[in-house]
Amino acid sequence: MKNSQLYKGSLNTIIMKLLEENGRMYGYEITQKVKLITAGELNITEGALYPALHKLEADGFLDVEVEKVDNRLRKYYKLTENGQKETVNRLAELEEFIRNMQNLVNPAPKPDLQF
Amino acid sequence: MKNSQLYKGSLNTIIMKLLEENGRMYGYEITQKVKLITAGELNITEGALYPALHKLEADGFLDVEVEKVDNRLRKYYKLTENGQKETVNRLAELEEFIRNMQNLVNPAPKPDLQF
DNA sequence: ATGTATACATAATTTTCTTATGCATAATAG
DNA sequence: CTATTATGCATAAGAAAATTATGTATACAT
Repeated sequence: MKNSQLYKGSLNTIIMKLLEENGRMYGYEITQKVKLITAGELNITEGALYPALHKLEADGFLDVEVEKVDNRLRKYYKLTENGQKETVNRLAELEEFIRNMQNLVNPAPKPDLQF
Repeated sequence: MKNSQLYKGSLNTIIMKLLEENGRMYGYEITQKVKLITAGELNITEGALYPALHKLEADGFLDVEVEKVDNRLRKYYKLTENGQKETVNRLAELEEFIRNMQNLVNPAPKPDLQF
């Protein structure tokens, strides 16, 4: 993840959003998609990604299907019904988060008391 | 911080931005300001805040001045010269981060191939 | 042959936060 | 008048989420 620690805590939401959008994806595909969308800014490391996927699966938010493509293993993940519901919540939280951070960076101008 | 872990990693940037904007602030004041700006959404806990302030000071980004107001102790923090430079970088990173997250949540629509 | 890309995985460590305390003064509510 | 809330600082134990460093394996390009 480059050098910015701001992305900490957002990985699960990113994964779930991408799966909501694309139906099903495998791990490596997710890393490449994120790299593309963020213009190379965000590089998800395997050490973060795979444990995150396993945990989301263990929590019942993801289902997995193993396939062999070109003699290489792929684990396709997709949202469960429960995962879809959870994704809605997480995306709402993310939008709230972004709004709050924008208010912090770019605070509403103080009312102009000059009159 | 409520229940959302999205704020992980953003505390230092928040502190530095507020100090840049307000000149100098003390810890408790920072928690109240953040609560206000985020409409109660983000409650910075003391267990997170004070260690963060101490670390920023140790890193040479903050200076501290102790004052007694109403017989109560206050530690006013302000950005050092180095801290001001660092704040510029961190805010740029934050804006980049927000842009990237928005691109993930709200991806550019696929070109309409219907013609 | 060597490196890069694809594809998964885990272990050790670090960073960052939560939760739980602790101390102390001032103001408010019962 | 006493208990709670607000103000103000601090730290320690533990959890959560990441980084860094490995490890395995196939395919392709130099």
